[in-house]
Amino acid sequence: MKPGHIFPTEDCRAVSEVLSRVGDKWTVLVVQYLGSGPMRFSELKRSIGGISQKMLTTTLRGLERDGFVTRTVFPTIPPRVDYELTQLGQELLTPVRALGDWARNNIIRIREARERFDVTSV
Amino acid sequence: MKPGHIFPTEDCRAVSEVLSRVGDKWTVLVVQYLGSGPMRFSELKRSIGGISQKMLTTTLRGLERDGFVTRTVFPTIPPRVDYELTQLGQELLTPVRALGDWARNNIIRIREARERFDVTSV
DNA sequence: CGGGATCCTTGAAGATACTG
DNA sequence: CAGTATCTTCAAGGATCCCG
Repeated sequence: MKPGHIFPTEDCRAVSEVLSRVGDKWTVLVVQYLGSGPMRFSELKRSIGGISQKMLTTTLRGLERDGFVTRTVFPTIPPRVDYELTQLGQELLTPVRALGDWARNNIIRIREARERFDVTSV
Repeated sequence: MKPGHIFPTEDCRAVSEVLSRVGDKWTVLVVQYLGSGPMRFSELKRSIGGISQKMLTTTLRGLERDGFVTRTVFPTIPPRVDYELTQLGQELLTPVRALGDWARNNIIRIREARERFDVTSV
């Protein structure tokens, strides 16, 4: 891969597509929670905390569409729906966790840089 | 790290902070381009293509604030400004590239899943 | 050339209410 | 319980003009 010509437009779109899913507000959180096993809707909602049911639904639909999670409906009363990572979803977890680890390890440096910047530019 | 209790709220915020920067529309692209060496404003703009100067400015300011790039002004006429990755920026490149590689390697599986989903749910 | 300032459009996200 | 439907808000992003 020669410098100055990273990835033209084909791979570029691919990265953008994945990134626009991964980069949204809740996806990573949901994937991380599902990383430890299947969970039902309300369980996810309670675990995540600040999320509205609409956003959780939307996020899960997106993940399902992209093949990252499966949705299993139990036709009981009251209804019950389980969400579980697919193989693809599990594999996604690897680079996502790498980024998450990096974030945790470097957040202090970022915050310091931010403080410096904000002070200087006043 | 015990399952069901991934990362409470402290690390969670850290990840969110980094992710909200990494996850925005242009940041990753800019970082990737700067990965092959310093570039000036107009050079970045031309390379990236679809970006407006406002968004490039905004993105670069954000990256500068977080300590990922440095901004060097040459007081010439016409003015010239170079942007370059800092050490922190270079380190960020590692997990970002991992995610980018994963995206390129799996985009087909995602697109297939998407087609299946869209067909089925009609 | 490298922006700053402004206006405008859109879509993401939240709140609320209702349903099988 | 697990959604769907609707309305509203708000900020990201784009277009345009101007300036040192």
